[in-house]
Amino acid sequence: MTREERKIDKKESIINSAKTLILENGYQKITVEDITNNINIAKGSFYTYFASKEDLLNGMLEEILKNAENRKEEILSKKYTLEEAILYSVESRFNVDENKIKTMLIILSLTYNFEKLCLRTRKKLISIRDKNIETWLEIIENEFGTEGKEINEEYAILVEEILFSALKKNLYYSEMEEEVGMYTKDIDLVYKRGNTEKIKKEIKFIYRIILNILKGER
Amino acid sequence: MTREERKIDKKESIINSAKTLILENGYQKITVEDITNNINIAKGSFYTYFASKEDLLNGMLEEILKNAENRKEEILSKKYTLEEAILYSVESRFNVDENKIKTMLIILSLTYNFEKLCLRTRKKLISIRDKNIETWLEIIENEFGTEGKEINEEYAILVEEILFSALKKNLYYSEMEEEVGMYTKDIDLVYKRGNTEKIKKEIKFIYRIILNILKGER
Amino acid sequence: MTREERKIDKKESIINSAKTLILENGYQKITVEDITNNINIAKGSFYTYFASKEDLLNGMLEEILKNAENRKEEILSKKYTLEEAILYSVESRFNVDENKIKTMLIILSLTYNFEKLCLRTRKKLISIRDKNIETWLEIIENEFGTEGKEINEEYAILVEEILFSALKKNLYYSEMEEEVGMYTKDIDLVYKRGNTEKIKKEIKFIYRIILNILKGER
Amino acid sequence: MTREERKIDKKESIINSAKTLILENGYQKITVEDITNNINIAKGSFYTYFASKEDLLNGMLEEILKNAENRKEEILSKKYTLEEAILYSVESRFNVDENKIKTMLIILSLTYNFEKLCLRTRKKLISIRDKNIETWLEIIENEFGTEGKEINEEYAILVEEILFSALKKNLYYSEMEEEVGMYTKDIDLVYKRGNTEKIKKEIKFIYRIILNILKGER
DNA sequence: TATGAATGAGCATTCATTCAT
DNA sequence: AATGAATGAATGCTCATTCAT
Repeated sequence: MTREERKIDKKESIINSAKTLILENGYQKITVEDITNNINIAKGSFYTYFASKEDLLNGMLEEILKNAENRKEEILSKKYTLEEAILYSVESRFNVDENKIKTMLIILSLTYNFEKLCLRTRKKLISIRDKNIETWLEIIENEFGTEGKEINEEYAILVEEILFSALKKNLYYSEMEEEVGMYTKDIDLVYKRGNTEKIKKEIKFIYRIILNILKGER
Repeated sequence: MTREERKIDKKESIINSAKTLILENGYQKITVEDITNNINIAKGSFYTYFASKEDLLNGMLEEILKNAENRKEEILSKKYTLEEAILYSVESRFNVDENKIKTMLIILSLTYNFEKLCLRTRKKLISIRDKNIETWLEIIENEFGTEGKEINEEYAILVEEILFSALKKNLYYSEMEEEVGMYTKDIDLVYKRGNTEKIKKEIKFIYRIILNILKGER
Repeated sequence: MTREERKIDKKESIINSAKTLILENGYQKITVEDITNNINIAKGSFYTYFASKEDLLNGMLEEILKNAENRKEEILSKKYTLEEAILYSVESRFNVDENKIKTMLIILSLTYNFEKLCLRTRKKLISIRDKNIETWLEIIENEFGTEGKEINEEYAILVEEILFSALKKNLYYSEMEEEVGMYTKDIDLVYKRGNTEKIKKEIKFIYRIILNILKGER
Repeated sequence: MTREERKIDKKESIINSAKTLILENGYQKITVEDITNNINIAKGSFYTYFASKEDLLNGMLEEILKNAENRKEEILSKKYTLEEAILYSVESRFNVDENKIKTMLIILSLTYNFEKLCLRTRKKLISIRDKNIETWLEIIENEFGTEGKEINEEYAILVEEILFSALKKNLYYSEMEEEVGMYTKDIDLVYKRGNTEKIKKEIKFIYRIILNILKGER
């Protein structure tokens, strides 16, 4: 392993430590010291790898953003009909694995601390959402053409919003009384929720809603 | 003015001071001292009126919650058809005045600091959103009957989510590069946006979308 | 009831309120507001009757001091032999009623906050202890004559210290794990402890010890 | 000096700073900032060494407790007769050096703020007293056997109480009018008092009293 | 006399970041 | 590169006392 590789490795391990802690306690509560203690390095070492605490978020979101880009390309590379594209998109968002769940919960935690974040981080966070919207935009343009850019974008945003809100409601919200409005910390629970009959129906429901909206008269 | 009236008055003035500062800087940044300095009273005096900083939020949200309740009753008291009810609801949410704008911006700021809030405040915040959802639920039940409670609720949530997201997008988001994802601090700007042709079209668009969703096959 | 009498009455009621609260929570924790709330008068009214919070203690201790003086005179007025005087003194201190218990617990609480008290209060507190020592001194002088003032005083202090410490140990200490070293808040418990066989033995034990000390060679 | 050694050193210096300030002003009045200012470090640095203000007390009392334990072992290791053991114990307690004086004055200050202390600190403080009582208990058991545990313990407590009270009276109380009931801040004065003829007599007096008590009929 | 609003000094603790070793 | 000690600004809350009404 070269020096450079080791550096990347360490960076990765710091990011993972932070992810774990955000999932457990929310971004609001974690400190640089928590992150370093968690992997038995010194507090000061953090700054060898990241310029600041917010820079860490950047690293984290960079990774997440790349995944979002990949997903976008993957969907668009297939020559789906509109129906197929919608169904596939909805399914792939509801079809969670450990990594997707963690990613989503981190984004949700950051969103619940949005005002605290610095510009750069906020931009990254918005980019990730935009990536999903762009995907919808292309799906829409594939079907209806690239005219009416603005109206198409509006539809794209609307659709993403509907899907995102359905995801939060059905998979991520905590049901504990003392965590009203918060997201669950139980990754396994999310996973289980993702594999129920209820979710299969929900997927169809959202699919129909979206299709209905996109195919409705304009 | 009796002592009691003056007390209520002062309480109101502290709330207003806090509102102003939240609108200017976001909840994240304001301190008790900021709030009291702003109206030239001593820091300690704050605690004559509120048990804690979060108690202030409670007072604020209490007021907002009551407004939401009133709006709900108002809408439901009229014997609207489905179409009328939707149109009226959408219009009344887009039809902003200074007070509505401030209220919304405060809610948005708090939502962007959700993890920081204590349980009680989070509950209040959720209640306000729930109040809007309940309104939609009754509109839906008026049209389709009270059977299928769960599915009706799902529609209600969906509709509120669509409307809320449209409101944020069209009225409240800042367009300044350095405020990506943030909401504007310019109340007047929101007011102006609310009175453009674009918004009138948007209202119709949202109206059609909602109607389409609710009237679509189930 | 004359104006003057009403004033004294109110003063008394404030003192009682304070006593109750000290017994419940310790002097450390009670505030002027607690005291006034407890008897439904305004915070400011407190200062109509007492110059300061510490002045209240003074009033309280004044009362207690008078009781101590009375007890002293009572004991000395009887023409007791040494043995009788010791026995009577010890018994009368162990023979608790509600008022004695409260008095003692208040003194103990104040002692546990001694550094916080102002000079005047500290002096009063010391005077009360001195009153007991003086009683012993006279008992001793009745038996052994007034020569050797200093040595007699030393004995008096010693005897009072022994008795006081026995009282604390046998009647007043809390036995709860989380109140190590603290005194109980349960007046009834003290009362019960005072009426056990164990205490009767303890009284004899202390009596013998004191007699032994005083009658031993000098 | 290694980093670790320097850390211990600094910790020690903070403790010393606190000790000095407690001796000068009493525990009641010192703040974390006082402690750090006194040795020219930043307020925040305090928390590098101690988790909280009370944790500092813990560190201090830990040290004192260890000394008490050592003294206990030392006394018991010698094969003293009862008379020798009592004499040695009394003498060693009256035989003060700077360190012993400081320790005692700190304990006395803390006792005068007992209600303010947290459970953990109170427990420590009680442990220190208990250590002395245990020493007496073993001395007593060495002479009279281990039967009658309870009565032996009662004697041990009594003896410690007598000795402790004599120490306070003869060495530690301030004689200044405005410090009634308080302990002196003048360490040198205590030292001087410890080396007077009066104290030698006092030691004999206390010795005789204790011997008398322990050897008296049971 | 009674009220209770107003005052403001006082304080423990947190934590991102720096920097000497 | 790694360490971890040092920094110091930042902040919510308490409470005895005053004073205008």
